[in-house]
Amino acid sequence: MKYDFKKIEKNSQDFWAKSKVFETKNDSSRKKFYVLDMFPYPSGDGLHVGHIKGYTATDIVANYMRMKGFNVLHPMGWDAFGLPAENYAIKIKKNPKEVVAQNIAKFKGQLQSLGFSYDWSREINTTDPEYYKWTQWIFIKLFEKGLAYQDEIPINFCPSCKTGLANEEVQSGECERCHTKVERKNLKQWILKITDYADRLLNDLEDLDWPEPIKEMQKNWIGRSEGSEIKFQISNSKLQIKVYTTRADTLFGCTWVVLAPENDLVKQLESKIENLNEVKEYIEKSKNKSDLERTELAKEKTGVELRGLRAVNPINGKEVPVWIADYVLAHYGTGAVMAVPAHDQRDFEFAKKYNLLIKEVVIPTVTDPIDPPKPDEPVVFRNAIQAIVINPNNNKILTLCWQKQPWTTFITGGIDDGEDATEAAKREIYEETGYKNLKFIRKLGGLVDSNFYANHKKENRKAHFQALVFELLDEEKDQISDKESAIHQLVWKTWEEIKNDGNLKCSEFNIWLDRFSNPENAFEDHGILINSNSFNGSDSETAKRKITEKLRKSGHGDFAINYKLRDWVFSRQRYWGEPIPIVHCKKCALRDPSGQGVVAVPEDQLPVKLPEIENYEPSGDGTSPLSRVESWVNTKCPKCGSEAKRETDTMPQWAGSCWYYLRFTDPKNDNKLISNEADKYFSPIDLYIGGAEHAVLHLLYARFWHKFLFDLKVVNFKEPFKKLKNVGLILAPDRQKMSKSRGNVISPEEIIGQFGADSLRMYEMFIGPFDQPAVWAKNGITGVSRFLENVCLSFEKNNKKDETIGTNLSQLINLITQKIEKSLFNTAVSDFMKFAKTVELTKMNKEQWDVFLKLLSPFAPHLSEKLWLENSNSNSIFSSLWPEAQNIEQQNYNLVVQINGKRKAVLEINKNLDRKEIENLVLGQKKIAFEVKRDKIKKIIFVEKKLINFVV
RNA sequence: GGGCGAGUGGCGGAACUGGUAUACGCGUAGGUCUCAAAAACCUAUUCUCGCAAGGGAUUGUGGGUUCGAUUCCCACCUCGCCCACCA
Repeated sequence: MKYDFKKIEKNSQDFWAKSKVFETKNDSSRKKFYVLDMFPYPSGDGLHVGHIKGYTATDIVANYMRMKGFNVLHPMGWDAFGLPAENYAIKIKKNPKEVVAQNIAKFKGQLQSLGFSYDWSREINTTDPEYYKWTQWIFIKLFEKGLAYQDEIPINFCPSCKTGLANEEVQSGECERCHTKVERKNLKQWILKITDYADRLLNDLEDLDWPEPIKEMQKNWIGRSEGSEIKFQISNSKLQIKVYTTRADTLFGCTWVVLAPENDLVKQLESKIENLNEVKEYIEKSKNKSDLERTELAKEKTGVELRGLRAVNPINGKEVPVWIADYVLAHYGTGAVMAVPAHDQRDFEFAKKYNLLIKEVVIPTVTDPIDPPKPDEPVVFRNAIQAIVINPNNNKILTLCWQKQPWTTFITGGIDDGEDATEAAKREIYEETGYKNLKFIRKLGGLVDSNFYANHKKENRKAHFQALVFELLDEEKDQISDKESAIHQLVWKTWEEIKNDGNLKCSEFNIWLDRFSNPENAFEDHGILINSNSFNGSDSETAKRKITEKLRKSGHGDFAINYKLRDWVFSRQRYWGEPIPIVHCKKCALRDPSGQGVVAVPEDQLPVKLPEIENYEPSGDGTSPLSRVESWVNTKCPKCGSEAKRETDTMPQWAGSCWYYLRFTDPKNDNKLISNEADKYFSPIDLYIGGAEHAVLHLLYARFWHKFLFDLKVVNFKEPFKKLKNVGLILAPDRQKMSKSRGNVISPEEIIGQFGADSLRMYEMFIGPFDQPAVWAKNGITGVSRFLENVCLSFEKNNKKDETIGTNLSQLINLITQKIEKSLFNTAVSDFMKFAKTVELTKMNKEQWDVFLKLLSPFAPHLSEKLWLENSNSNSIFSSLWPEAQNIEQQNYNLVVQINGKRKAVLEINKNLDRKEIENLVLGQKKIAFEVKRDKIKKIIFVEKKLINFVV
């Protein structure tokens, strides 16, 4: 008898189909468990071994929960609208409908060959009119609530797919599907107001049991930002420029304001702009740039000043110039920013290029860690300098090594009245060193606020230091006074040597070094304010609040919140999607111009079926292929009955997957999307498994629709997916993603033919930690295959009772149970292997085999079912109950003996011995006694039932 | 540039909450069986010194906390993923 997996698989699968063990009833008297895979897109290539990893995990959980007594909902369906099927259909000149039907048949066959326990009676398909009728229904509800609107805006357009894209579908400036660079195009689009849900989408993340990185990605994508909106009055005009900023504390440093080229204000101000031609030319140029071009060419910022215009900074009444520049995004905030070049890198670069004023208003603050200010001493303020004198011959820097104190410093001194910083520095250098010939190189950024206690004067000092860099031209110097030379010695050192100088007394050092190495950086951190009138001395956080409050009082600003999230561009100019159920009626438009003649198709006329047409290739001119189907486009207005035209754009691929998980709870309902009872019983999803690539696509869109349906009271829970787990990718043996074009795809058929479905399932789990990527190793599967064969053959040999098996089996029950609960499938498989290694399977009796097979059944269902039935059971193993472990206490345990934390021995200890007895026993061991003399023991660390450590 | 995560044998990886590092599997070597080979089974397998008994080193690198660190803290290096002019 050998392990004939082909026969076993067929028998088990036939048995399950006949006995219908995997069909789920809406039986609300039982505890439910809803475990779901992200349903696949049935492409022409079929499934590869990478897809199966997630499905195997959900199947293990489904089987396990079933045996735990839950009414498990574990369904499967097809997300079949969208580009891949359509493109493939165009290529092979067939209708997408036919192609999809073929692909689904292939996928379904593959899934069934793996013995997955899906309830196929609930199978759904997003391209089925009975399904998309409800997708359209949701759209109409969105429209009725004002959450679906039309607008002509510049959108991302993929020239290869010939359709508009949502923001989420653009990745680093490329189309998510085909990686073509996207273009900007002005198109009249249907847009969904997902931004209305931004705060709820963000806040409700908190309660979800999702992987932190996914939550983090959604948070970043939604991008909540707290700041202030500030109004700059335009001189000699009633108009104002509103800017959004998170750095109201830098308002005094604003030296110009910038509008996005698309900002409407530009048009309104045209009459005042002196260089209108230049401005128009610039606007025209930036219009044609894609977002990618705008950002990629970011190294060189461009802009044009609006000559003749000035804006008034509301905090100090100063007039500043107004610019337009395409580094300002029209769609974020107010489409205008205040430029603070001293404290914003982008503004800084812009100022350098166009020679604009840079005004410093925030400076970093440091406190001397060795001599911090003393609370009861007076504070004396000084403006001061530090001179960094470099010898260009060896790049060493002059430091002062103090005689009476263990200090190394730069040349330091106060600025006297009437002196500027450079003069003060030159004077100090001369006084302290005698060097006469120095070349001033540059100031090292702006000031630094420095706080310390001056021991020799018994006072606290608050100094604003300016660092200045000089080069020594020659060695010529005058003799300095004896008094001066007695204070310190001159020592030349490299930056590295100064950094590692243990006596360095310069809390500003890291700032100087950073500014020396990166001279072209604005100071963007928080700090304390200078040059800001009454706000001088406050810290950034406080200043943000106080400045905004002051503006609010004068009506020039207020606190504001912004989101990065943009509304969802929902139109696609392609054939293979749900038609948007809207009719455009000219007559209705005349009667009610505000409604623009946009009429929703009434519920009883749904679905608006996709017409079957010959030629469905995309046109690329921004219109959908449907617009060519006159017989379909021309219709009667459902409102007034006059001639009208259908909307020809279709919905994006994500529409169907936004609510499919709901339909599984009530898949055949003709009257409603789902019944309230079905939702109440099965929702929310207890475990959802899929790839991390949907973090800001499907998972965000679905949450949005779900919340909308919650508001409509169609669903009862505010979040659809209670617990989410990500499945790590399986890479081909060449460490690349598996894809047909790379020719590295490994198909399940290939593996099943050679090793069987159970081996494939177990290897998928054994390959590594579930959520991490793994590389498919051709030989890896032989280990699990040998294990299953061993199980099969051991069963055939006869049963004798072995007393030790009971304990081990009980341990195995605990291990497997915990590991399924925690998704540690890889070590669950190794636990089975370990068990088979320590226990002679042939010696297990009938009851022990029953238990063992139950544990194995979620992983290797075919073999387990077959042996279960052969072990004199008549019903499916999956209708049996999961085994409970009995606690069998061991008489002895292993104690680790360490000397100074190093393992020296492992002893078997009776559980009844107490600490003293154990110590004596251990020290009685020859080997230990040889190394540990009783009188030399400093300490004994004792960890109950685990370890004893002698410190000698 | 910002955020998140990860570095353990020849390879995939294991190690609970700070307590025997290298489980389990693959591969490799030797052996059993065989006329022979394959398969299967048995033994060995982190590195290093040693004939051996036994010793030493080791979880990316360097430091710290601790009786004891793969695990905690700090700095650095490398790789991966996501976002990227969001004011």
